[in-house]
Amino acid sequence: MNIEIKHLRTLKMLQQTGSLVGAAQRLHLTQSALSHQLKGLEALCGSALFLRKSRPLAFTPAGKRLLALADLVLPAVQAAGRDLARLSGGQSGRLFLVIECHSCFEWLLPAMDVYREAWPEVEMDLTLGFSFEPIPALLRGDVDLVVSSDPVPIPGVVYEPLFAFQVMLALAKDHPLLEKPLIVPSDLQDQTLITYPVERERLDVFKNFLDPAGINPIGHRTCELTAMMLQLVASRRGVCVLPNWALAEYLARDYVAARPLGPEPMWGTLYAAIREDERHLSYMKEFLETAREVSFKNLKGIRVVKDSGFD
Amino acid sequence: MNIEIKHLRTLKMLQQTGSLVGAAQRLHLTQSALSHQLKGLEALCGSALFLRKSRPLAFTPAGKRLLALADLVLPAVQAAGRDLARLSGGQSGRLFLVIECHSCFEWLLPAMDVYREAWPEVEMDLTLGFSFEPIPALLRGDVDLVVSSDPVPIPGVVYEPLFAFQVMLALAKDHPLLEKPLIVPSDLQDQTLITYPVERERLDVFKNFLDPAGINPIGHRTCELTAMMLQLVASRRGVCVLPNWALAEYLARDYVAARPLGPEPMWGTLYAAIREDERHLSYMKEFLETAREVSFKNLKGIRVVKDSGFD
DNA sequence: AATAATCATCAATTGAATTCATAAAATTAC
DNA sequence: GTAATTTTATGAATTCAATTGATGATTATT
Repeated sequence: MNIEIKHLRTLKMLQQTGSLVGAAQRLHLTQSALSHQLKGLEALCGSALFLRKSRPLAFTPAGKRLLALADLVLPAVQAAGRDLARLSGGQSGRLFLVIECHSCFEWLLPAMDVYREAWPEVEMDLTLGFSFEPIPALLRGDVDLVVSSDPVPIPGVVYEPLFAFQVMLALAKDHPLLEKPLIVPSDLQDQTLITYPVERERLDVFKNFLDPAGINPIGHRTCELTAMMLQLVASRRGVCVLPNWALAEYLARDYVAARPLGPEPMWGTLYAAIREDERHLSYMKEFLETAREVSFKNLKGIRVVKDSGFD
Repeated sequence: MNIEIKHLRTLKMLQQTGSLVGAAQRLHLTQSALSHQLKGLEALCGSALFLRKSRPLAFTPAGKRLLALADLVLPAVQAAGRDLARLSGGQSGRLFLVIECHSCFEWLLPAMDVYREAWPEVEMDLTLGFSFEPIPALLRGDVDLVVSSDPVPIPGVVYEPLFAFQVMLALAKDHPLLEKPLIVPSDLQDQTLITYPVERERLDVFKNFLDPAGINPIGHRTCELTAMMLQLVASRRGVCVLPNWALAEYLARDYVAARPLGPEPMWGTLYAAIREDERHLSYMKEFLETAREVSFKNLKGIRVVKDSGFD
């Protein structure tokens, strides 16, 4: 055997995640596979590459040497990959994006910036999906990608998973519900719920949390902007359900508090809905990859999603 | 699948050899394997990488892009490999070499130069094996590597193949034997044969060519230096048997002529005899690899040897 | 035109990488 | 300090991909 790029990817991911399990997840492999792979690599190199008995993992000099190699090689490989994708046609295209929740700006804008560097010829646009039905627009060809956490199976549309996040209830810092470690549906009975202004059927809180339990909050008001929502929450005008990552910066600033939704912790998945026939376009694949990568870099508390959504 | 270093090696070798078969040989793979591998790689890249219908192979822009990547990546990988080998012990050692034929200088000195760059801590020496028995000296530990084309199975000694060469008979430019396309044993009956000054039993000409046919040349004289040998040959004082690569520069200068030994073309193999227990030392493995690489680069008409010699 | 060489392709095989199940070790919580 | 949880290691079975061997097509060479 010989050193391969795969090994460098593993090492690098090991560095980024600080654990075998973490790296395995992000690489879509089992922990066992990585353990075997690293054992083999260490045999090949003739020495240990990292110390297991320390958290986060510490690399030996040999490990560091390989990481240095990875830092040189991996970007070069990626750049070559992009050049190849361009050379083989499909270099220019259109990527009109739609988001349905404002907090997506947080990861989407940086992702678009990174992407634009590598694919300058792709025409990009970003619109909010509040005023129209995004999926029909996608099928019509008005737009090319819809960010959604609600994958309704529709012929001609595939849902590519981006990442998974935990669903949290944002609460004022002195809110009585903070007593509870976990929020169950009945806790919202006597609360005012603040949501984005989309139809009730497309709001996960109702569809997956309240409705199954037959609970209806006493109040409901809508708000377009996440920042505005949280201002309302902070001033005790209501509570709202948001993904953990959208909340992260507000929690860090101690602006509001939050509790996970239960009974068992509730995970949502964000998908990119695209037309099936565009699934294999190189500029499309690259965008999805970039989006995932940038998200994992910028957001705390999100997870890899194993397999693709509904086809 | 993804691009791997293996692919880059293949591409690079393809460039160096100019053909699939050639690259396959040097990589110790079948032509079929390379064909499949390249087909897969092209599918991955989305476009052809080289044009088959031209000799030597011509690379497409995509192929050239990957070659550029290879030129960046492969040296970096090799350097990292050396650093790792050093880190995992065995960084310094001793490498006393013995050669039994002067012409080996041609490839051995450049190989040593390349090697010394990467392994400055390894103590090197080179002696001629005319005045002593090299293999016993190897077993005693007086020397560490003997270059030999005569692999006698001896416990504790392994023969690592370096390359294969064609055995030629050097002849004066107007020699009558030039009429024949191939030299058979009986042709030497009435010739004076010039050899290196080693025991008759260790000379391939006798052992593998003349003795089996029961032929004895009319004359026999020895000579230490290849250049001197060829001077004698040129002045019609005799003929001598040499590997094609040792002859190459003299043939190019039109100083002497040559014919292959037959009936079927005779190939010899050059081995590095080393002690079995040192076979896996990293500085030893690296030396063998360097020697092969430099030889293939500098010598014309040599071949890869599939498998290792006697253990 | 005939011969030799190179390359592509198929089916069969080999071999390596991955998974699954489980044990061992280490970390965290109590 | 013990229990519980998480992380890593390992062995055997499986899966998947790469390699081979045989053969046919194509392209150079004579």
